[in-house]
Amino acid sequence: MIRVKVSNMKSPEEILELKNVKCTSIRIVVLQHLLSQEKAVSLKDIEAELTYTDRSSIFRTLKTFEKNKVIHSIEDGSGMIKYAICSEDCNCDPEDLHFHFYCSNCGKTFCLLDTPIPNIQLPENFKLQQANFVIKGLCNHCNQ
Amino acid sequence: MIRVKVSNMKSPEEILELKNVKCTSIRIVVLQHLLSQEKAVSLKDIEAELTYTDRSSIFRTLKTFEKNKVIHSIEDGSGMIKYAICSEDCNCDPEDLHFHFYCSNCGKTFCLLDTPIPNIQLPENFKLQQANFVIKGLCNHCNQ
DNA sequence: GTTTCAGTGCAACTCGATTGCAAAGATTAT
DNA sequence: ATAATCTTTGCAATCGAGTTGCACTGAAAC
Repeated sequence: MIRVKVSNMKSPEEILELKNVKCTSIRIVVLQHLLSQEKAVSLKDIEAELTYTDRSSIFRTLKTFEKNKVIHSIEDGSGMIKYAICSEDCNCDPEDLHFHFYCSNCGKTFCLLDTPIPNIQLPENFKLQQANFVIKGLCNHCNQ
Repeated sequence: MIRVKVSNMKSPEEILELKNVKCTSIRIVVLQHLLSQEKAVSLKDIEAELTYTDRSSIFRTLKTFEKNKVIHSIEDGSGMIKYAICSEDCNCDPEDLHFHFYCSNCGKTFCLLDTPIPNIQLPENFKLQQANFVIKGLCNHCNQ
């Protein structure tokens, strides 16, 4: 079973305040949408849901969220950047990293919070800042 | 020290024959270029070097190489797909995977052939097909 | 020698990401 | 309260990597 962002039952408003992002209607709606997902979503996904607003507004909202560590972005190889809520104590530091799983059939991207990131031994004098680990395959739903 | 594709001292021609890709001048030149690099390169990089030929021709050459497992592609988060030579016995199977290191300063992408990929425990009924592990940070040259 | 087909070059197109600019809304100073 | 200022939002336009259509070329097959 996948442990999905069991995210703290906080409201969008509380999360935004906690992360020092000013509340606006679009931010609340976008965050609500992200919270309701059990997978990482793309700008296009959100745009399709929130038809009453604009792509660039959602884009800038996501950038703001990312800057303030409300969400993190994942490049899953689908060609589209996906976004998912950071867990409550996430600083987007290497220690907070987790694997992502991209289903090559349905195109969904899951956060694998229960699969630990191993310790990585880098070559001498290399400095780790961030990591992006994407596993591709079939999700439990598509692997029939 | 990074162990770079210590690539078998094979010539481009030999490699192409081995992988069942017909020799053409553009293929030899592109492969030569890839062999001479100690990092993964993008289409744009190659295009800049091989000014006497065309982007789409290089693009199709790379696709042919990838299909025939002469090279593998990496999404390092730079927004551009990078390409690197497969080692001699590479089938691009999960077992052949390795980490890639993307330097956020100079933009180079390295193959970390000496850093082993750990065993990954996926959630039940998830099937691994492929993986893309990119570590971002500073390379030995930029980490001063 | 002619036909056939893979490979190449050019130009055009696709599509996600991003930006410029002006209007709307919120905030601060007067 | 009103004006000045800053932030946010919506629209349209642009960017850039990737990709494709089409015609030409050159090699291989008949």
